Amino acid sequence: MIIDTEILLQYGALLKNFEKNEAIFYEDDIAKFYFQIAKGKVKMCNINEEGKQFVQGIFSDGDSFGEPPLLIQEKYPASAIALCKTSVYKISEHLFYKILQDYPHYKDTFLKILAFRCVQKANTSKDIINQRTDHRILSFLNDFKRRKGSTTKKILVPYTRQEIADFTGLRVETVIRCLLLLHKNNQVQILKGKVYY
Amino acid sequence: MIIDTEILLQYGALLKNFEKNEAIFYEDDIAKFYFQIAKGKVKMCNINEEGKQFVQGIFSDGDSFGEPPLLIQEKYPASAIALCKTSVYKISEHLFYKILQDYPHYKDTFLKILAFRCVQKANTSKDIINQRTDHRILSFLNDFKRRKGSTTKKILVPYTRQEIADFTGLRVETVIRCLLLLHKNNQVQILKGKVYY
DNA sequence: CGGGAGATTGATTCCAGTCAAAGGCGGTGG
DNA sequence: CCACCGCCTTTGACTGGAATCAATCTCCCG
Repeated sequence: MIIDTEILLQYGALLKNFEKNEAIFYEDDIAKFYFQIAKGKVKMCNINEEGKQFVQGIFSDGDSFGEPPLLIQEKYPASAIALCKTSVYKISEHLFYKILQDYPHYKDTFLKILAFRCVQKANTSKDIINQRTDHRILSFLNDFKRRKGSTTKKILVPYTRQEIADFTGLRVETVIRCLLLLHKNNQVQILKGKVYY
Repeated sequence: MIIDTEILLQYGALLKNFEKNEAIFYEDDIAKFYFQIAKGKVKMCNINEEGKQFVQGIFSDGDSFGEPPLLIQEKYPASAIALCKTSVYKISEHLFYKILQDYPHYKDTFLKILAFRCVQKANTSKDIINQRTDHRILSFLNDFKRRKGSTTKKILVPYTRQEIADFTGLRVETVIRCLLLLHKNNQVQILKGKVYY
């Protein structure tokens, strides 16, 4: 949890509920609120004219999202969509700044969060541009595994091929063919269609 | 200028000089210092096995760079290379934190800087993944123009085709052919090989 | 004038995207 | 228990566009 729930409520945050696939905000909206997930999952993603999707990130219980545009009065670079029933604390820009002022240690927290996002995004760009297809998928898998903390054993990857495609900016068929190669190459396991890494 | 020069020196910053093309740090180095440019230009870039380069960003007089990994004790996601003779203030992590502590308003500054970088990088990823080649180049040109502030008239783009290629993750020949199309299409001007946008 | 870096052009290759058609798998309801 | 349906996965054939390779060409500068 980034900002303490008590504090958020005390400063007037509202708890809003979203259904699966409901949008919390859209790309190009002007950022006016601070959001923090009480419970659920949210993806930030772009969808272009041809309907192709690119997932910038996934956020879960306790995470905040969409702060960067808020801090610089900018438009959202991506839309936020609930991945399941999700409840979110929402508080206006003005009150968010008031919290930062009254509890300055949160500034340190956000510095770290933003720093982490920058590094992560720099790595993503690098992987997407410079590497071959299999590298893209492998670095996605590595990211996932790192988030899980497990580094030793092969673990089940709980994503559909389509989802992996959305994360890596590739197409389903490409992901399938590439995973098959990686499997033959012993870099991933595939059992009954489930991917283990 | 991000942090006042007086303060940097007072806390023991050193002024280091770098020649054109000299590296200030390398990808995967652990971040141990805060850097701020006194005078010059620095690019942050990745170079992969095949020698293909990707430029993550360019920094000039007064800018700081490489802070995100410093703030979270991480490895640099890219190398920093001087683009010309450049002098840089360098100060250790520990002293940098001391400055932040003693002058907390700099935390606000860095929050904004990091937020800006996040938004910028999110937009870059989006453009690279979702858009066609000409969009990539156009959004690079737009970025450049926005940095310059000029929005009205066509201005000279001071980059070689190779540099544009490095920024957009494309190949020289692709950039050349695409610029030609954009020219025919009246989206850019080309005079004596110089690009105006 | 000569040399070199950058720009350009054409021919070819390669690989991800696209399209279309099956193939499995799980869940539901009769 | 089986039939059916919908979602995901898989496969094959084809396409298109960027990368690659290999020559020039141009312009600038000493």
